[in-house]
This record gives sequence, C-alpha cells and structure tokens, in this order.
Amino acid sequence: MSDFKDFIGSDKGPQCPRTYILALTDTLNVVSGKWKLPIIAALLRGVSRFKDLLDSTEKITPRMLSKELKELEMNSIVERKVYSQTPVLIEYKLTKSGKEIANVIDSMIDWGMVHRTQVITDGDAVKTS
Amino acid sequence: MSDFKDFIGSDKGPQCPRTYILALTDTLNVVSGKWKLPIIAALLRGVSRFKDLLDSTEKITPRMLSKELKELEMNSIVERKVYSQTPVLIEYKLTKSGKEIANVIDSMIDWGMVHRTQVITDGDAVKTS
DNA sequence: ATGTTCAGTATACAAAAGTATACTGATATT
DNA sequence: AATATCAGTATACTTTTGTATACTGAACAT
Repeated sequence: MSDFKDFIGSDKGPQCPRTYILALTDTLNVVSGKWKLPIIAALLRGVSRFKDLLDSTEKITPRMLSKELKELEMNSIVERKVYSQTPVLIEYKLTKSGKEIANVIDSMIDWGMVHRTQVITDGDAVKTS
Repeated sequence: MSDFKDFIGSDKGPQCPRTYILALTDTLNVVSGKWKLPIIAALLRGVSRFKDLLDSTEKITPRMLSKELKELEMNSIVERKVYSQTPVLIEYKLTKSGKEIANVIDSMIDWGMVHRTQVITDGDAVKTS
C-alpha cells in the first residue's frame, strides 16, 4: 500500500514519486467540484439516462450534467452507450474504476466521522459550511 | 466501516445518513483546492513556520498561505502556536486529525494507481491535465 | 538611522467554476 | 399540423478561487 507519510519523509531525502502525484491528481479530478459525487452516487444506484440523472441530481442544470458526464467519460469513470432504438436510448454507466471509487469515498467518510468526534471531545468547533 | 454503496442502495429506500454527508463534506473541504495538500505535506514533513512553508510550497503567495492556514485552523486540521520569543516564533502544526488525513490520501493514491493500470490495459486514455 | 527578518495584510485583477434561461433537432404520438 | 419526449447545446451572466504586487509593523543588528 502507498504511504504518503513515507515519501514526504524529508525535504532532502527521496523525492515524492511522480506516479503518486499523478494518481492523486486523477483522484482529485474525480471527487472535486459540486456535482461529481452526486452524479456518481446516482450512477451507483443504477440511474443511467440523462433525463433520470437530471431528476435525481437535485438542482443540476442540463449544461452542468452534460459537462460533468463528458469529463467523467474522458477520465474513464463513465461509459456512454447509444442504443439506436426509438426513441434513442443513451445509457451512462460506471466503469470498473468508477465503481471502485466508492472505496475512496468510504475512507473520506470514515476520516470525517472520526474527525468530528475528535473535534467535539477536544472542545473545538467544526465549520459546517 | 461506512459503506457509500449501502446507503445509496435505492432511490426510495433508506436515505443517506446526514452525518455521512457532513463527514464527506468536511473531508472534501480539507483536500480540495490547489494548496491544501501541498501545505499539509509540508507540515507532515515537519515544516512549521510561515516563512518555511512559503519556501517549501512552491509558487504560493503569502496571501494564499495565510488564507489556507486560517481555514485549516478553523477546521481543526492545524494548530497555531505563538511563542513570545524574540524574534516572535509562530508555529503551525497538524492536529491528530490533521495527521490522520494521510490515510485518506493513501487511499486516493491507491485508487489512482489501480485506475491507471486498468485504463491502460483497457486501452483507454487518461487525461493527465 | 538604516537595513533585515518574521509574519503577515491590502488592493486590484484574472481565471475557473457554476447558474439561469432559452433553444435545437430527431423521432413519435394525437 | 401541433404537441411531446429525449438528449442535449447556446448565450450570457454571477460567484468562487487564485494571482500579482506592494506594503505594514514589531523587534533586533550594524
């Protein structure tokens, strides 16, 4: 398993592997922003059509949904399939990697939960934006 | 352990616990943006003074460093200590939670590494921004 | 008295991310 | 012929995020 603490162990010591930085950047691109996670959550629930994603992702506009789906597709998180039925059916679904991002989200939730209890028992405040 | 897949299991079924969303939002606030992770990395290396953080976080301006440190302090990721020596010494250090965020970063790196190999063996492209 | 270091702040601007609202074009239904 | 549905696109914003450049003030050092 990778260890962030290891490779940043010293300023003059071994440099951070470039591959780690690339991997981290990829992940940040997938989880950052207002809409990526809500869309991925809907896709994990099995929602697959543009219109259904619009409905189940509250307050998103078609422009944003379109833009985000394109980015997710470019990053191989989502696959777009066209079925030339009538009316045309376009199906968005998560790739293998797309499904596996749920593990990262789990670890984010876990840290956040522990963090909140630690902050409360330390008497500090949490900004609930 | 929390499971994102569970609580989003169905549209009409059990709602996503609000605490999960709050936890996830907390985590996103800590890892999102251009400077948070570079600063945390420097702090993990033991860099602690404003001037040293400025030097070891390449291209950051004092304005941004100041702003980010304030946010990290508000979110109990960083502690600011003033030593009334002369010249005054101000020390920034990670809290317990602040150090533990490294686990989340590790899981982000892991997903990113696996994702890249999967994308390559599937013949897809990865956007290397 | 002038300069240097530390720890920032002030002002103005540029770029990225997100919103609002309306529209398109293909096909099918009434 | 008019209306509806699906899957988006077009145009014009507003808001948030980040950059550039200069400055402040306290405490020493020369």
